[in-house]
Amino acid sequence: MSSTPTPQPAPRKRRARGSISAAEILEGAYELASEESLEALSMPRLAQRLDVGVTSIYWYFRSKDELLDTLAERAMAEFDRRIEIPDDLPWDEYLSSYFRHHRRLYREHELLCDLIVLRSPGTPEAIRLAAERIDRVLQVLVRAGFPPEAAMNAYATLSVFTRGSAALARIADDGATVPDVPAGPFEEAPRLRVLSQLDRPRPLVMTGDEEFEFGLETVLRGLRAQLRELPADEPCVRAAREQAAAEDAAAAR
Amino acid sequence: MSSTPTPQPAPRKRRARGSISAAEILEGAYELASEESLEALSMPRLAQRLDVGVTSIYWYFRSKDELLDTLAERAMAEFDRRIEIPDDLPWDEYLSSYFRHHRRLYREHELLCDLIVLRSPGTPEAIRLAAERIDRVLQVLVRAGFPPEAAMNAYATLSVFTRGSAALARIADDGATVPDVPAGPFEEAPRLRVLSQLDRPRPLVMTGDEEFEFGLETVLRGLRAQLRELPADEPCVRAAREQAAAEDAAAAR
DNA sequence: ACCTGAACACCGTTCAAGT
DNA sequence: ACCTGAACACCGTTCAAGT
Repeated sequence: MSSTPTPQPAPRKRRARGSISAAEILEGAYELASEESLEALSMPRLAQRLDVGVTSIYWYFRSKDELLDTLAERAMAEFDRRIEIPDDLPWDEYLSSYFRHHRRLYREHELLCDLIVLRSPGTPEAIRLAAERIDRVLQVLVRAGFPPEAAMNAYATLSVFTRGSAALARIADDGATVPDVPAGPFEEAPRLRVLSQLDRPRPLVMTGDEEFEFGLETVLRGLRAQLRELPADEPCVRAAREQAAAEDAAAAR
Repeated sequence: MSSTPTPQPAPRKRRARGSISAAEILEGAYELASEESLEALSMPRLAQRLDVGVTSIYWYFRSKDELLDTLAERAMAEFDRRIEIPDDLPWDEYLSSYFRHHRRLYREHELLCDLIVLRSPGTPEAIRLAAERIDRVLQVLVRAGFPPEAAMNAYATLSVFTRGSAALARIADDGATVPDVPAGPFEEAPRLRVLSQLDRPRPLVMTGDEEFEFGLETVLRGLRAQLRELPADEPCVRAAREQAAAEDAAAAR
C-alpha cells in the first residue's frame, strides 16, 4: 500500500540540454492559440503542452509579451502570404478587393485578427512587413493620380474602417450575445421612429457584411470625387494623365 | 516586546450592516478606474479602497463583469449628457459635428472609451440609451431624404470608423511607443517609394487627427453623392423635398 | 440580511539552484 | 549553456461561517 512514496502529479523527468528551441516554443504557442484562443494561451499551459518546465520558456523569451510580439510577427508574415491582389485592376477596384480580403481574413482567422489588429505591431520586422505592404498599395494610388499625402490619407481611412470593423466585431463576440436594436413597433420605447422601420434588427456593433460593403463603397465614392476635383497641374495628376495617354497611344497602334 | 500578538496587516474591524451600498461600490470603482485606469481596477484593490472585505462586493455584484457592465451603463449616461448637438444643422454638418464630438470625448476620457467602445454594451438600459441616441441621428438623415436603411448604413459607416479609430488608438498606446513608418530616403528599404515621400512620418495605427478628418470628409462626400442619386420617387426623398418647398414658401412670405 | 477571512485555482515572473 | 521547481505577488471567485 505504501510502496509508492510519490503519488504527486508525476515529477517530470529533466529534459536534455538542446531539447527545446525558440522555434518549437513559437510553434506550440501558435498551435495552442489557434486550437483554443489567444486568451487561453498561458505560460503554464504552454509549458505543459511542450512538456517543459514553465521557467524554461523564459530562457528563450524574456516575457510573455515578447513571445506574443514574435507570434504577431509570424502572423503578419502569414497574412502577407495570403493577400495577393492582381496588380492591374483600376485603383478603386484594387482598393475594394484589398480591404475586402483583409476583412475576410480577419473574420475567418480570429487568431490573426487578435495578434495583428488587437495588438500594436511590436517587432521592427513586423513593422517592415506592414510598411512594405502599405507602400505597394500607395503606389497604385499615386499611379492613379493621388498625391502621396492624399494616397496615405485614403489608405488610412479604409484601413481604420476595416481594422476597426474587425476589432469591434472581435470585442463584441467576446461578450457572447450581440444585443439587437429592438425593431418593430412596441410600447416601451415609442421614440425609436427610424429604427423601428428597419426591415430587420441590426446588431448594435454594426460590423456586419452589409454595413461593411456600404462603408467601403461610400468611401470609394468620396475618393473618386476627390480625385476628379484635383487641380490639373498637380504633378501626380499630370503624370497619371500622361501615362494614360501614352497607354492609349500604344493601344491604338 | 511580545505584548502585541498581532503585528499582521491590521485585521480590519467588522463593518455595520447597512454600511455599504451598490451605489457606493460603483462610485469607488469609477473613481479608482478614472484615477488610475480600468486595468488597475481589481476586486481586492477596490475592496481596500472602500475599506471593505473583498467578498462583500460579491453580495452586491455577482461578478466583476457585472460590476463593469453597470459601470459602462453609468459611462453611457455621462456620455449622453455630454453630447449635445444643435438640431438645426444641415444633415452633413450635423453628422460631422456629432462624430467629431464622439472622437473628442473618447480621446479625452480614456475611461469612457474603455467602458463604451472596448466592451460590448451589456445592460438593457445601456442598449436603450444607445438606441435612442442613434435614432435621433437617423431622424435627421431621414428628414434629409435618406431612406431608413440607407440612413442606418450611413450611421454604421461613420460609427465604425469613429469607434474603430478610438479603439485602435487605445490599443496602440497600451503598447507605449507608437512605431513610425520610416520616412525619408534610406538604404535598407528602398522599396518604400511613396512612404518615403511623405512630408512627415505617419504612425502605423493611422488614428491621428488628420486621418480622422480626412476620413470623415470622404465619407460625407460619398453620402452626398448617394443622396443626389436617389430616385426622385423615393418616399423619403419626396417627403424631404416637399418639406423643403414648404419651408421655402414660409420663408418667402 | 449583510459582512467576513480562509482557501482555491489560476496568472506572469524571479530566484537560486541543478546538470 | 540550458533546464528546473519552489516561491512570490497578484488575480477572480467560492465557501462556510460569523453577527
